[in-house]
Amino acid sequence: MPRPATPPLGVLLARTAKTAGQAFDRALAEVGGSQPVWQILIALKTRRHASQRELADAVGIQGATLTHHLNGMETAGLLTRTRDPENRRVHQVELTDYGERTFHRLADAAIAHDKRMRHGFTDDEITTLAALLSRLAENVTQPDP
Amino acid sequence: MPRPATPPLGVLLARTAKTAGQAFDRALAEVGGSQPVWQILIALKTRRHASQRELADAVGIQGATLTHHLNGMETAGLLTRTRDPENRRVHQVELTDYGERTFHRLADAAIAHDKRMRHGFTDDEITTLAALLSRLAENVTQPDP
DNA sequence: TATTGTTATACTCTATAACTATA
DNA sequence: TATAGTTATAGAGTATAACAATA
Repeated sequence: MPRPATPPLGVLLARTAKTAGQAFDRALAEVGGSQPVWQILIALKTRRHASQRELADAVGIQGATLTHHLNGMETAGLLTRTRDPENRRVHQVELTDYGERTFHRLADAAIAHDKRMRHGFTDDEITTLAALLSRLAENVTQPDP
Repeated sequence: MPRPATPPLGVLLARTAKTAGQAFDRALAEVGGSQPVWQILIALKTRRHASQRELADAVGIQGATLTHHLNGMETAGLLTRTRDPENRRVHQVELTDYGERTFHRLADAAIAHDKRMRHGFTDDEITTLAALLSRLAENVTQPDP
């Protein structure tokens, strides 16, 4: 008898992520945000980064890609970039008040989005899902053995 | 006592999906594929679609976006488009032999990728994860109540 | 008029390579 | 020379709007 088609996890994950990602995009767009901007804001609020390179790593993008987003965010008035007097090669990125307010606005949208996604899930299920996703990410991140 | 910070599921999912998606991209690229092409091939192999519109829906993209990919796939020799004699507005999309072979090549890569992702997971865990992801996607797909 | 699909155009995210400025 | 960051350029994926063909 044919084995019940093991659901291709990659396909399922890709599909779920796409659906959820698009919904998240819409949620953020409604309050004037986007996923990269949100990720960068989180990284900036979470902890101080020694350099933009480090910030780019935290967000998971290349330096040039980060520059691209920082340009947009600076133009939008979310942040300022100033050279570090100690080492003028390094640029210090700082959120403006407007950047702070934007962070909170996006955070509210993200929380609402999360709440919607969690609907009908128990705390245990959330914990399980989070743990499984983390392990899955590790499997894919680790250099092949 | 402070509740242990509930991990923002959206962020975790987005991050995992990005990581896994990029890894999947690389795996498919190594054999000359991409995620949209792979999704379209799956949709074509899985069942007959009445129209490109239906095919686009199955893949989760707009009609014009599908046309864009079909153009590339036709140029690459993966498929042919011919008008349905019954209703000449409708285009019949059919895989060529090369398209079939490409499907199998990408399938092998996708299976290998899946195997890698599943590493260390029990069957039960996979089942659980798949079920949770499905429910999560539903929450996000359903029009707000 | 309605439906199916294509073309034209543009936007976002991403990347690599070459460059500038500092050290 | 090496490091931090930017600029220039390009490519992939997606979308909307206008259009052509067919019914």
